[in-house]
Amino acid sequence: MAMGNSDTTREKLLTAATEAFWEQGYSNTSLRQIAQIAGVDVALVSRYFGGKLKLFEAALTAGLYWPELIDPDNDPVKVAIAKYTASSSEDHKFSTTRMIVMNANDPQVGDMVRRTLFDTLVAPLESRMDGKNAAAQLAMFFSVIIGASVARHSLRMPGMAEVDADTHAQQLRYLIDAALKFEISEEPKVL
Amino acid sequence: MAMGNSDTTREKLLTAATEAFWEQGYSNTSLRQIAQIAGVDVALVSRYFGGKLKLFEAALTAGLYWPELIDPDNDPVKVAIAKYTASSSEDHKFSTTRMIVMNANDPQVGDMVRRTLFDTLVAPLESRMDGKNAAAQLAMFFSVIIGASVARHSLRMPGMAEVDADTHAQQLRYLIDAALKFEISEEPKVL
DNA sequence: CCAATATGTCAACGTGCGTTGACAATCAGT
DNA sequence: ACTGATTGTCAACGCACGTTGACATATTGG
Repeated sequence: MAMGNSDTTREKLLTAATEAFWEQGYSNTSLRQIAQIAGVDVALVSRYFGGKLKLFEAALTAGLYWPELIDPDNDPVKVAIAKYTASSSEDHKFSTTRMIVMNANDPQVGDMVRRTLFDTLVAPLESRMDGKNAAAQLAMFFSVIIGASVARHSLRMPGMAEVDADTHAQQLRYLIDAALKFEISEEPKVL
Repeated sequence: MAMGNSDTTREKLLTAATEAFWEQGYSNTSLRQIAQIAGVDVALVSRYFGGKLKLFEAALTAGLYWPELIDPDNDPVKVAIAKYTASSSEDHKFSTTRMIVMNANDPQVGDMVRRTLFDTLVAPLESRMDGKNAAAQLAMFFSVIIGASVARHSLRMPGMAEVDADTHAQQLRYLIDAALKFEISEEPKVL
């Protein structure tokens, strides 16, 4: 029975949307462009997803779903590192950090991106780390990953952009090691 | 003699443009909004600056001009650190890193932002650092500053967003210290 | 086979955008 | 005071966007 929607068209739209949103951000991507990539009429976005916002939400939750992080057999931090270095090796395309940074400041989807990031990545990781500085270490870990991604891919800074993937991985692991060893000092203020 | 343009209107527009562009990015800021903040007609943007792109360029070069960095009496890295921590203490407003990250991925102004950042900040700093890892250390320094800014302000990550300015400065200096001590290993690969 | 439903096509809508040009008001120099 | 340049106001332009509804086509179930 022909029920509801066509999975293949939905899928084509979702793939095209993910690609476009990841590379250009929410505001700079038009539905007409997504439809053209998917080889489909613009109006079908509204039919299958209910609007641009819902389409973005679908692409976001699909792209941020990393079940390996919740698998109790894996070390979550190691998985996160592997995930990031693997995706960064294909340079610009489908870099999660790039997408997060681009859209976290968008007035229309910023809150959604922050909430989804927290629910699907930060919270699962945090619950499996220990020590009283776990939250700070995790934040600094993300901070390093994000900063390196922006510096290498978005800003193309000399010293980080032109080096090969192995060298960059070395820089990244050095900073990640430092971040995960951070201990807050008890008496920071010198009055 | 009434010559050329009105400096006060130009100034009002430039101030309003900087504020809006810094907080919302190039694409998400409309000239009508800027004109409203400045209390001025929209059409005057084209008259005084020649269009939206030129207005952004003016705001960009004005905002990124940090003469202390070139002053030979100052330690450039220390100045950069002080600059950043000072601006980040007023939270979101006028945070340079935030503005760079938001606009570096914009298809219309990304190249301009990258080039201006390099010419006015990266190149002057790089020329005054030494050691064979200077470029990498500088890139990692920027990477840390940017990552911390995004994690704290844009993503509001627990462990970094809710802490007070002193604690955050401590986290930042810890990572900056690590970045500036980075040395590449000669034989990274283990075949 | 036929009706119902799913799927795709197309044109139009309202909106907001950056930009332009005509026109009014203001001011400086002689 | 008159003249010319400067500064501000206003309406309109063409354009791209997201969204909608009417209509045509294809597919499925009884």
